[in-house]
Amino acid sequence: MVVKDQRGVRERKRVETRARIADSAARLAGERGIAETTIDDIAAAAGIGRATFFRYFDSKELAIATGLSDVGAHVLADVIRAMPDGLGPLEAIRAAYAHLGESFDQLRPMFLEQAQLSRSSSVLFAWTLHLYVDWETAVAEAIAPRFADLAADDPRPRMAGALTMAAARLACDVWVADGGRGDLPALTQKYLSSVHLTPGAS
Amino acid sequence: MVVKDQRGVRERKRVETRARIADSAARLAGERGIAETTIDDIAAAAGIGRATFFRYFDSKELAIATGLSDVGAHVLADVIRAMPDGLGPLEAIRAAYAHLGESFDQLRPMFLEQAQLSRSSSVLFAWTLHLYVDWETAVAEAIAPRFADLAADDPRPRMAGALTMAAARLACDVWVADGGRGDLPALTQKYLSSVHLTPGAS
DNA sequence: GGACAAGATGATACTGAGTCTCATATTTCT
DNA sequence: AGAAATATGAGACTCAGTATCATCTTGTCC
Repeated sequence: MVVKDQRGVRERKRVETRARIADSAARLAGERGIAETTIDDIAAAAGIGRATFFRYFDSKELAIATGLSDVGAHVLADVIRAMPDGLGPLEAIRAAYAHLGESFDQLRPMFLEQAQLSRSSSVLFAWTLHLYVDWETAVAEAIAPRFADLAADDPRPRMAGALTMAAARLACDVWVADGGRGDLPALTQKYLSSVHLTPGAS
Repeated sequence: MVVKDQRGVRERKRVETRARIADSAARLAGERGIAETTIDDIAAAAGIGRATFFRYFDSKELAIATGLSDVGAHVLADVIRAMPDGLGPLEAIRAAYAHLGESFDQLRPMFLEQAQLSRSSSVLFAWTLHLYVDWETAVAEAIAPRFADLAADDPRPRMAGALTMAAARLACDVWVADGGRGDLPALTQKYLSSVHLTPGAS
């Protein structure tokens, strides 16, 4: 063999397979619509059996939603982590959005398509909201170190994560309603700026 | 006939039927579990046919989630509206929670059961999150009049609604994880107090 | 008050999601 | 290499969700 990856072939294969399923699901749903995309189609496109699909995702919609949002989801948490140490929690989040906004114009068509698709069916939208909770947690963990005086059960990191995702969702709603013409990053900043954290809250 | 209600018999019947379906769904799901409750069961319990069920709810989980949360959902918006005019937006929300907290001890067992049930299945949790968005909107509309300088596209009411529901959800998570022993209203206040609105944000 | 339009309901049939079981194949450990 | 553990695929099965059509109830117009 060439290189023995971190922890066995199984782990790596699972990650790859999961990504391949999510990508196939999102691509097919984008091409022909959600209702017209069956799990058999997705499984075939991903080169796996139907039963195997359900070992990776609980539902069709979750697979699609994952495929739609893996682009730019946990990415956000990583970008937040990469911001300068001097920045406070919300400052880091705003800076991260500003940073992501720089490359937004190239991603605009894809972003719009994905945002429209995730809002086109209430089932899919429900699962998208479910994913947002995961990102909330990821954001909360990413910014936690930036709180100087952090108690174990401090509500601020989780609330900061929640309002980060709420700002993203609400801004996206407005942006999609406008046909995707406006400036999404700026809109998100606007929503985000309308709230801030209480300094010494316990 | 005795009294001719507002706008016809049809309207009233629809509202009643919808409530009866949601109640039956939540009750059966609570008694025997979500997976063990079929739509045929719910329809039979509500005294309607299977096809009629889908004329009122898009999915089984949505019916259950609606039945679980119609108690205390839009109620919140009404309570907020009933708060004294002098209070600002977040003050009104905090006061509303304080008011609701007074009768919490009687509702505690029911609340816990419903919170646990809605978290017991990821499908149901996803639909519950979907309902939260409706409440966000309801809360946003309820507090909008309390903003003195409100622009048409002001992000603050929606963000206030979002963080209100986020606080409720996150506090409830902690409360359920603790087995429902703690003081949920106080916990919610704590989460809510960790953020506030930026005064003059546009 | 009766006839007609509009909407609500129920029965039935059909597709596809999601679950389960078992036989087979692949990876890991010794 | 061989055994144990785990991943996969195939097939059968239940039930969610959709669509159609006939029947019944409500609202309206004369």
